[in-house]
Amino acid sequence: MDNQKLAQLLFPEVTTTIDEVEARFPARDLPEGAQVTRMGPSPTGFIHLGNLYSGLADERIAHQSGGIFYLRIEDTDNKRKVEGAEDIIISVLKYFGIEFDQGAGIESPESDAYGPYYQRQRKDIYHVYAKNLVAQGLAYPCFCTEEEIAQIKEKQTEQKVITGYHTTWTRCRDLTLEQIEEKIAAGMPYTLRLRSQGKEGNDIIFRDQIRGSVKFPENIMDVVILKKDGIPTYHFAHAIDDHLMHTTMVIRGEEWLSSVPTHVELHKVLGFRLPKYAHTAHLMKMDNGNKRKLSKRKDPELSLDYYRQDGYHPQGVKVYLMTLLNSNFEQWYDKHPNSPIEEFPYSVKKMSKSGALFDIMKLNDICKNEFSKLEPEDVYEFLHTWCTNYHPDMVDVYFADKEKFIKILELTMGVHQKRRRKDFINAKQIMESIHYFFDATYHIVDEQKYDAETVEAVLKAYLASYDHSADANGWFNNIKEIGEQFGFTGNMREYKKNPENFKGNVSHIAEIIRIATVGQSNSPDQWAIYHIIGEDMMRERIEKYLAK
RNA sequence: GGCCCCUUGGUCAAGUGGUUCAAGACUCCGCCCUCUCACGGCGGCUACACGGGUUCGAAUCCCGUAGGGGUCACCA
Repeated sequence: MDNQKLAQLLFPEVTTTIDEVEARFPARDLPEGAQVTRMGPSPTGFIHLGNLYSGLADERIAHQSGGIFYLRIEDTDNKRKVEGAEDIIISVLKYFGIEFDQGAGIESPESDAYGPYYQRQRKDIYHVYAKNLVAQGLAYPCFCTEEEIAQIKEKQTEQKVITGYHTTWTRCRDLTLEQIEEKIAAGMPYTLRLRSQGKEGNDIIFRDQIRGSVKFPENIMDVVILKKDGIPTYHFAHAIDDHLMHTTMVIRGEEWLSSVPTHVELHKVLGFRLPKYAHTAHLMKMDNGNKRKLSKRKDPELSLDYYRQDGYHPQGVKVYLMTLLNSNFEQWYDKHPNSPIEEFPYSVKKMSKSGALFDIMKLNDICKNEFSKLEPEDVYEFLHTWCTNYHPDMVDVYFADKEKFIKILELTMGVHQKRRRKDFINAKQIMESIHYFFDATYHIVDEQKYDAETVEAVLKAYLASYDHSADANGWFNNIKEIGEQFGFTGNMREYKKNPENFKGNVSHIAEIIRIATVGQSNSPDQWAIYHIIGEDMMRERIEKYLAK
């Protein structure tokens, strides 16, 4: 077989040489040890927690080493294509504080140097290498139909041999030039397959950055490298792109681990140096007592939009992901609570090998801490933006009076206390928790624990004796006095010793009033609340409460 | 089913042969502080999957077993 002739037959339009292509993508001018990483999503526009998780790892490794982090759109499967997906990806990642240096949709002077960053636009590049492989007898056209492939698999399953298009099971591997010419002339579609040089029984040792050395059987599959439309498969595109774009470390999910042998052979056959690989563990979820990989379909919480919608602060999500990503991050962060994440010495070796269960409680806890570090002004801006995007109809209700809102935040965040309160999780929850500051959202949550008669008498006494000009102490003393009138003691120590001697204590009086004014049995300091909502609103709520 | 990965408390995890009869964080429970809540403080429950080795000594090394996960496409 004349391989040169076959190559010419298959790729008549390719006139560029490999040397010419290589010359277009010179080595990057980076300091010693700098890592080049990339994110290569398919353009479905759906970006999930797992993407952020590995994206964060990519970003840290690149930037910590003074390298480059770029975005490449892997659109070799046109069935998945969604318009404008790269904008979504870029904006979502940006929301979480992860920014690309170069790549698809990124404007930078050097950004185009290694492009195009859409694989479909690199078809001619892949064809140069494909032609070259054919010319060396390392690839061949395959005319098998899906049915034929299925038949082969069926027989292999029956005979209990390794399934797939390999060794003696191949049908098109040894076609003559004449046969190929004939089929092409007849208009038969074909894929291009690798002529695997692997031998059954041989092993390869592969060193993963996270998992250490892994032993695999050598690849023997004649994998498809170009689909019948001439677009490369992931494997082929990966080898060529990461070579030309000079990626130094490929960080990807562990579902790719088993295709490492294929990639090893592809790199070998193409004469490329293998990049470093880091296969990350999946984020898992508990489902019916079993751990399982978070799935796009079943788990809405996988979508990053989900967190944006609920108004999770990006910093909280990022910190949580970092604790999962690097086992020693949490302790470092404890010691340096106010240092930027970027200062943490990130290490690939510290990445977990086993899949972590996604823990919303832990996320929430971290978010509470993050919010407690912010200033009311920052929280105000954050909430305002969130509300504008997700609840535009509520913007006027909440943000008409900025001064009032800041006061609410100061109180609910406890900025004037010795220690901050920590009960803000996300924007949605914050807004719900401050409902009672606004008539439009105020509603009764808790029931009174005392009988209607007592409640009424206490509230009336409260209204009669309330003095808006009193300070916090004065207010509380008044509550105590009211309590004494009805047999509720102000002496907590006495009460604890002999609760049966009293109808209740002052905290019960406070609770009765609290429920009538804010609708629930817990809240920050009542006096402070009344000085935000004003005497009129407070009195009005009690009146209405009594009327019921 | 073949191949590969993983396995310390409910969860995330420290730990790489001996000051660990196993850190820390989250959750849960109790107590303290306290007008409620939150914060904070103190304390508690709960773990090296199992079985064999190697060794003076193993969570740490080896071999099996079990369980979980991934992958076996002209999808990435």
